Amino acid sequence: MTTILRNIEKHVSLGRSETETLLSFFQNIPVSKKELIIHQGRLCDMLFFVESGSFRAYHLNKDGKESTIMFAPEDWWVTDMNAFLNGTPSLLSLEALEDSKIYAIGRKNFDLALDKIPQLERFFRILFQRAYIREQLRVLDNISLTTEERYLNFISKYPQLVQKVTQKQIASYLGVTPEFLSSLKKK
Amino acid sequence: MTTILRNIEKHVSLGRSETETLLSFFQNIPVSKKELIIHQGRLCDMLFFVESGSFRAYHLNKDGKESTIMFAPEDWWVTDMNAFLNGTPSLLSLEALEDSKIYAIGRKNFDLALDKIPQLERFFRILFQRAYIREQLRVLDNISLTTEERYLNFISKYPQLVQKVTQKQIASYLGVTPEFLSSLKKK
DNA sequence: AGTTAGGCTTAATCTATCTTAAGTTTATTT
DNA sequence: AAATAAACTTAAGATAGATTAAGCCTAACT
Repeated sequence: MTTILRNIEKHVSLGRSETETLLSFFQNIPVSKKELIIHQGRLCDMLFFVESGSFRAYHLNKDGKESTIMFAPEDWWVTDMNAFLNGTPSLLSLEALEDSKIYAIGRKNFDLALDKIPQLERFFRILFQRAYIREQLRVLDNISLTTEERYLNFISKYPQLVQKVTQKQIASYLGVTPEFLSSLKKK
Repeated sequence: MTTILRNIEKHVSLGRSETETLLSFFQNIPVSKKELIIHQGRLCDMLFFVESGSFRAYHLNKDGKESTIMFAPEDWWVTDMNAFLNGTPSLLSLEALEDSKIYAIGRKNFDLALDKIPQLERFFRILFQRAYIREQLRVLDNISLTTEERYLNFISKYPQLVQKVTQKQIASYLGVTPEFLSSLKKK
């Protein structure tokens, strides 16, 4: 069974014909390391599922400062949800951290799939509910913890990721400079 | 029509019998200013809809430092979603900023309602999708903007709220001390 | 294999923000 | 209306974090 079906069937079950319908909406795409699948400033009408590999979403501000918004490991759904939903230019770029494989579905097919396969409403309801909780906990982290606490949280929460990403990227996820993170680690 | 139905029908439409079923799951509760409807550390198995008035959700850390996680104005859905969904102790307290009226639904009835009224899956899918986007944009704000920029964003984004809340509460929403916010404003 | 770019470290200096504490104003309670 | 508590302001001194710049190390490119 494909990884994407296994992911969906964690929360809802689909019949055979629904399965086929669903898969017909997705394209399977290989992505090589450092390739961007979302470009900041452009429109983004694709939702992605990471079959293998991993990604990093970041934002560049006017001064060229880079902020990492999220990491997307294997078995993860990812896009610039704001751009995807509202049709506004993307605030993020999404870059492959390694050679990866993704499934992609366009906005129109996404809406179609939700109409044709009612269980998907529940699936994505649960997915977004959890995503919301995760982001809200991160906001709480950001405003209530010290940088040191947040760094320790990060490495204990995402030990696999720590192998794949640079310290500069972790710093930009925490919202501090790489120099400062480096000096924190010395302690 | 009740405010709660008007809110739901922004995104999905319900039949007469579904409407009745749905409303039977909710209790309408008056809440007086400063009353807590969620207590940090206790379980939270209720989801609320703010019919009138407004609320503030905050977290107290071990040192007694208070962090404001969110404000919930009229026509807003609110709870400690993490506690509600996972059955863990609440990380937040939810306090009425003024005399208010809410609709409340328990976790069991929430699940029942989703089973009996399939349109609700879509409704909450959209609700959580937007909530996720909102929180993600706030994370981006937190890690990429200066405090001054975030303060200006806040007052331009929530001008009505600025009337109802203290500066101390805005400071704790931004993650800075009230003294620092005060000195920022002088400029 | 040699070269180059980028990542990591360290340290000095500068700026943002916190802490403490006092004084003042505004809101709440009696 | 008086009394009390809480919010807001101001300022001095302390700490967290940014900036700049140099040197070193590792990974990517030819």
